[in-house]
Amino acid sequence: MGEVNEPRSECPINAAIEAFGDRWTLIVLRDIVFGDRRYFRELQAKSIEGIASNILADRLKRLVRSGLLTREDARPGQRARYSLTEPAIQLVPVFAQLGSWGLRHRPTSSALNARAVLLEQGGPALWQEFMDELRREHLGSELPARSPSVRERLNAAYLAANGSS
Amino acid sequence: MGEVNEPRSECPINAAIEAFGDRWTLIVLRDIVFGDRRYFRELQAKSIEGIASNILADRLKRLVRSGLLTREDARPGQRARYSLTEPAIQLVPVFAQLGSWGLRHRPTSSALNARAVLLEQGGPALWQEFMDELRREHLGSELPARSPSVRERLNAAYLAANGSS
DNA sequence: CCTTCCGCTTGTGATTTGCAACCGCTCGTT
DNA sequence: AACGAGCGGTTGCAAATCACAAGCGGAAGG
Repeated sequence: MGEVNEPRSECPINAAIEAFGDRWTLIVLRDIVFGDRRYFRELQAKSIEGIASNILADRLKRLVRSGLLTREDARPGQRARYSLTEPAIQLVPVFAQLGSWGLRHRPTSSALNARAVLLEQGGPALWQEFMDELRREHLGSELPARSPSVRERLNAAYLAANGSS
Repeated sequence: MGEVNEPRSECPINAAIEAFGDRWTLIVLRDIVFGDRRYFRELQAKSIEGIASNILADRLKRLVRSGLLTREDARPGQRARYSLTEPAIQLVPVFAQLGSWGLRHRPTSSALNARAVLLEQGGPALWQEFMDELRREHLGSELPARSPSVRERLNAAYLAANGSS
């Protein structure tokens, strides 16, 4: 529970691994970023990998403590909403590279691939646009919104691939 | 030991996490890619994070089984050399993004940062050059070599940052 | 009051980790 | 032939972590 562990090394790659290098943390963040899930039950019930509630609770706590998420508090029994912080939003390029790699080197479903393909084709420009979108939704930034949103486009790609299969 | 586990989902990001999403696998690959270590004892003794020999043995086995490394066999008692495969070489952009993120959002040492900074500044062009270099060293590809090598430059940046601190 | 939904917590056993010691093999030296 | 150093690991054990299922107290609606 209480791990104020000093890092194993001061290498930036190791720092990233210590922040989200386990089997669940990035999955949770992925669902918030791409799946637009912001509530506990939503994250648990819609999880395609089937995360257990205690693991989810633990990861959310750690992510809040490590500054990757904020929890907009609600009294017990109320819906508590989680929001991405700027460091978490800046994981978009990491997700894009992970998706590209998985796409190319592992067997994956064509429907779920569609998003990774689009994110790869869009390149850094699309990533930036998506990050601005996330800043608007999660940080309440006042940047002008574009239409259609990147997430709408990513979901459209997924649905198109899903429908045609 | 015997995990022929089917994947939790067919999502490309999840596939990447299942391949190297734990606290040690990427560390081992990082030391092979950037530290030019190719032998068991070398990987264990020079590890700044201090990996244990049983964990290292397990990860090397898994990486060979999953097609990210090859082991050039030697008779027992002989040095066995590990080489990167093409999928592992294509992790360079992933490492670059992880390094950039860790650099920006976690406390890290300026000396170890130097490599991540250079890799970031060089961008995709430098990543490609580095990947070609790795193909030459690990796959025996016949591409012409450039001088100085990317690794030499990365190490020079590290030493410069280390000397000045 | 009763049901439903909310974010979790609490067991329980199985798996994985970290640590240290040890092993069988080969090679170069004496 | 004997030795020591170096090679890639294995083994045993305790501690931490994980996965699965069930349950819990508060709040809101009927």
